[in-house]
Amino acid sequence: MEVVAVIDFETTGLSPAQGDRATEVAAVIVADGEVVDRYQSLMNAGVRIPPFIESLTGISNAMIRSAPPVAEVMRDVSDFVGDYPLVAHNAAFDSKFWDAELARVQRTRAQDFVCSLLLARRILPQAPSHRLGALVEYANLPVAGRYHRALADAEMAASLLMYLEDELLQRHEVRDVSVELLRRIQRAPKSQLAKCIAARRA
DNA sequence: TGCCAGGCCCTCTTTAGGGCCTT
Repeated sequence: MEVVAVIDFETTGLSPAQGDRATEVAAVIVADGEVVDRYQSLMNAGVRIPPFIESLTGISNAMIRSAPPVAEVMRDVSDFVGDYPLVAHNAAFDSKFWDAELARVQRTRAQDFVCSLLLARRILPQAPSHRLGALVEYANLPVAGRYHRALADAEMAASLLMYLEDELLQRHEVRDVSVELLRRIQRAPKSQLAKCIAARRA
């Protein structure tokens, strides 16, 4: 598979359209089946973190107050990932915040997202749940740290992506997993999935 | 004051509803 950047945001809520902002971002670069580089930073967007989110993530208002400004962090992380394809677990969520926070620093995203949640639903339909933590447990992947912290979640999403790649190579005998194939799989209706995978068999 | 997301996907579907995921 090509080099990709797996990202994860912690935020004050679920929707930038409702005023929610990013509080932490992490990105890990995956190349040749391993994580080869990492970026992580808290960020101060000048907003208050609700108590529920403080206890969910462990990221407190005090931690954010001393964090670098959100604009500086977004420029840094955007430079860090460059134009590598982006991957996130439930990319619909992270892409919204990525786009919204980049727009505030007059930048736009150049690349598409791959979604490890959509991929897992198709490649591991038998998993009891497709939450990131449940998939880590199901696939016996290493727990990289505290759930709902950006770097730990990005590392575990990267492990999951590599596991899904391996499932395609080993169990489905796909000859070569490309980002383009992952995009096809995540878009494929259930009725087309087998055909989509079979077309890439060795 | 009260309310507050949205895309995907299944099904007892498509003139809809509700669960799953993300924080």
